[in-house]
Amino acid sequence: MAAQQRKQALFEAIAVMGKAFSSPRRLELLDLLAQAPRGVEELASASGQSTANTSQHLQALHAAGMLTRRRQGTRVVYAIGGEDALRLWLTLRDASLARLGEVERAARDYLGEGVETIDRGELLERLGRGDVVLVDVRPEEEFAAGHIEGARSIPLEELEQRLPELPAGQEVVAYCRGPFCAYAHEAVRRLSDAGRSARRLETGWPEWRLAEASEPKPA
Amino acid sequence: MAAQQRKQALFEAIAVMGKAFSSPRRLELLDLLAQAPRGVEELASASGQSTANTSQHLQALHAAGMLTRRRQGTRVVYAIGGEDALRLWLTLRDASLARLGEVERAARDYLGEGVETIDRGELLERLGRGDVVLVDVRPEEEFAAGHIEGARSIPLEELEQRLPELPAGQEVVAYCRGPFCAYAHEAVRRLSDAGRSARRLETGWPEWRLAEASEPKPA
DNA sequence: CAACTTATCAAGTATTCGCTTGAATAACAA
DNA sequence: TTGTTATTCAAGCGAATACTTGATAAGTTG
Repeated sequence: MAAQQRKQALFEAIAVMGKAFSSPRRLELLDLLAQAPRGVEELASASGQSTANTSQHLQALHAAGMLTRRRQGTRVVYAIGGEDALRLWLTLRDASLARLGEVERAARDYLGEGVETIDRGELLERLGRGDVVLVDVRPEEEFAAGHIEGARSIPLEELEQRLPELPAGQEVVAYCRGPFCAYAHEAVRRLSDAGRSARRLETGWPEWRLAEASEPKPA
Repeated sequence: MAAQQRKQALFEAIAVMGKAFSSPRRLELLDLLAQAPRGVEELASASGQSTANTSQHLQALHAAGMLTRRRQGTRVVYAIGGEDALRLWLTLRDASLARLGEVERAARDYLGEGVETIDRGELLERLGRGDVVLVDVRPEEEFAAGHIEGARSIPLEELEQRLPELPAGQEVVAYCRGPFCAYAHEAVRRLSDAGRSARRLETGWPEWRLAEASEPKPA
């Protein structure tokens, strides 16, 4: 029956997007691009793979509709395709954490011991009262590409030297790329070691951005 | 660096779930299971592939955390893993429709000409007023496994014979498995041909169920 | 237990995928 | 134009995947 073939063609078309998520390398690139647009070479070195291979994966993600691409002089800058593309990636990531024990195990292995967290609601409230310092510990370019309003940028590497910048009396909240990113975990550990009271925002910038988009703050 | 390896292990673990969505066959099975739990052989014949192959795909989906499995006598009944598994599939499907022209084209090819639709909000309102007949045109077992409250089951095949059951004065709303399912489209066409005023609910049972879960009706 | 149904496993094969290497292309600058 | 940088293309190879066929296992029924 021809209808059967058309139905299969439909599923094949959808699977093109599904394939985008079937490779760990591609997921890593997607995760990086969820923070900020980047060129091919930057992505290659950030993810530790060859340029050619990175380019191929980026093209696959682009063909799957997950990325946009624009030329900027001699560079080609890739960016995540849009809000729904970002949401899809985060949904997959969260679902895998919830349903696959192996993901949880791998996350614990990578992130080390858990540190105390604070959620979006409480952070907003504390920011309103002004009794908390919010620190973005991602690399500076990612901060520049977008960050939580009211945060200050202190990349993890500079944290120790720049400790004096943080007002002593206040609790520090650190955030980074997301729940699977090691920066904020590490930052909180170092702050605690330095005798500061610190917590980690339980999500990261992409999640915050999506939350803002779905419930714009009543200005 | 060991941290780099642990990070890769994390992405590999997530990609296990991603791989579930990389095969058209698996997506078709997932789509069927979004309607109702089923045994391997039913799924095999519904999707037109061999039993052994179906079993393998189901195991892959199960390993990816997307399905639950239980033995029932000599049969093994698979079901979708839970609400977030369902949401993930629908999110992927909708994102692919929004971002890949090929999906839209394939959908148009399969579904034929568009028919007039009605959305959830309007349907709820009309149901409240009682001036609309809601018809579930999926196979009876799927209706039995769950349906919109207030709907009556008239599988597409029986539609013509059972036309007299539908009160003549009222508009008919048909729904089926979802926006990519041909049943409701076809039902509306046949009803129109029979001189009835009919529309298609723009989504299907799984979407309705999720919408209900996220905003439970104020009883 | 034997016969039967349903599902899974195992082995084989064709295809696709992921990565590498080296060449080709595009944009720009001198 | 020529040289430089950033990216993509093309070919090749080993590994993984999808599907088939036939055997095996689990559960039920007579």
